Amino acid sequence: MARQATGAAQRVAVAAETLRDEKFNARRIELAEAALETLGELGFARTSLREIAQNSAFTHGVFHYYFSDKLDLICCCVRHYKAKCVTRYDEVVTTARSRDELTEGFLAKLAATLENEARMHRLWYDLRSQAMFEPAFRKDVLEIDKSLEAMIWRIATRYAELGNKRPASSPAALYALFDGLFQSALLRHLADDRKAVPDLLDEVRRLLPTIC
Amino acid sequence: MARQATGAAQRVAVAAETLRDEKFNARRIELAEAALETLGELGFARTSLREIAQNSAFTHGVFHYYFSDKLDLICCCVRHYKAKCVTRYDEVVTTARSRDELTEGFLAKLAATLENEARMHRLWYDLRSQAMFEPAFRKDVLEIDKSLEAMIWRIATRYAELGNKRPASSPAALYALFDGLFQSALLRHLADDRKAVPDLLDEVRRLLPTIC
DNA sequence: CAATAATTTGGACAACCGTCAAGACGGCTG
DNA sequence: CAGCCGTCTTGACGGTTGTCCAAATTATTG
Repeated sequence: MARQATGAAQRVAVAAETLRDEKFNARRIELAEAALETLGELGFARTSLREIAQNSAFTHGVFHYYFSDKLDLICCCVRHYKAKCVTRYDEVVTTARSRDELTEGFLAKLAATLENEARMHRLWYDLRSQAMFEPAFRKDVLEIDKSLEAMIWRIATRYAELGNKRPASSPAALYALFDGLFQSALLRHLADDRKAVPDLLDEVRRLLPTIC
Repeated sequence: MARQATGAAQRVAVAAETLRDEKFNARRIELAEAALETLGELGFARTSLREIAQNSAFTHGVFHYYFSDKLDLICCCVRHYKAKCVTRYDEVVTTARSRDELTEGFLAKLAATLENEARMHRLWYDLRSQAMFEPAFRKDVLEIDKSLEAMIWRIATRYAELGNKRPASSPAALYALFDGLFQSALLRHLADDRKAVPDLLDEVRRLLPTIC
C-alpha cells in the first residue's frame, strides 16, 4: 500500500509541517498580543494596522504576512484574550468551601479585573457589537459568549451546591444579568465614576442569594 | 432701562431668532434621520460622512453645515432615535388591566421591535461600546441608559402593582437583566437564529413572575 | 557550503477619510 | 431693484487607510 511504502518519509514530512504550523501559530499569538495593546486603547473603529505596528516591535508588513486580513487579526486577538478570560474564576470555584468564601473570592476577582483590565473588556464589548454588523465576527463571538455563559453557570451551580440548592434561573438569564451589570459598571468606571465598582459588588452580593 | 427701551424691537428679534433656531433644529433632525439609515446598515466604524450623504438626498457639505463634527452628528442621531424608544411600552403599561394583559402587550412590542428595528438597536449597542473609548459620547449614552432603565422600571412596577406586590430587585439589576437578554437575542437574531425571538419571549415570560 | 525556502522589510499604490472654503442659489428686507 | 443673509454645492486639501510587492534578510535543507 502507498500508505506503508511512504510511511517513514511521510511521517517526518508531517512532523516537520506541524512544527512549522506551531511556530507559525505561536508567532500569530505574539503579534495578536501586541495588537491587543493598541486595540484596547483605541477600539476597533479607530485602530489601523499601521498604528498597531507602530505601537509594537513589528512592521506593518509582518501583520499582513501572518494575517490574511484586518478581521482575521482581530478575531485572533479576541479569541486569544478570551481563552484566558473564561478560566478567571475557576480556582475560586474549585477551592471555595463555603458560600461566603465563594462570594468573596468571586467579588474580589470581579473587582480586580474590572479595574485592571478595563481596556480589554471594553474591546470585547466593542467586538461583540461589531459582530452585529460584520458576519465574519459572528461565529467567534457567539462561541465566546457561550463559554462565558458556561463560566457564570459554573459559579452559580457551585454557589447553589454549597447551600444545598439549585440555581433558580436558566444559564442564559444568569449570564445576561451578570453581563449586563458588568457592562454597565465598566462604562461607569471608565467615565471615572468612583462608585461604579462598589455599586457592582453590592448588587452582586445582594443578588447571589436570591438566584440560588 | 434698556430692557424697556428696546422692548418691542427685542421681542420681534428674539422671536425671529427662535423661529430660525427651530427651523435649524428641524433640519438637523431631518439629516439625522437620513444618517440613521446608513449608520444602522454599516455601524459606526464603517460609516463615513460621505457615505451617509450618498445614501441620502443631501450632499456631504450640508452635514458639515449643520453639524460641527462627525461625533456631533452621531450623538444627535442616537438622541433622536432613543427619544422615541423610551416611550415604546408606555401605552401598554397605562392601559393594561391585568398581569396577563401587561405581559402579552409587552412581549408583543418586544418581539416586534427586535425584528423590525434590529438595525437601530444594534447601532445603539455599537455606540454604547464606543462610549467606552470616546469620552464625547459618554454623557449622552449614560443619560439614555438611565432613561431606558426608567422605562423598564415603569413596566416592572406596574406589573408588580397588578399583583399587589413590589419589584424584588433594584432598577439597575432589572435593567441589566433585560438589556442583557435583549442584546443576546438581537445578536442571535441577526445571525439568522430563528429561535432567538421565541427563546427571548419564553425567558421573559418565565422571569416576570419571579422578579415581582 | 551552496541553494532553496521562509520570513521580514519598507516603500508604493489607489482609495478613502474629515475638513474646509470659495462661490452659487434663492428668499427677504430695506 | 439692490444688497444681504442663511442655505447649499462643489471641488480641493493633507493625511490615513488596507493592500500589495519586490527586494533584503534569515533559517532550513540537501
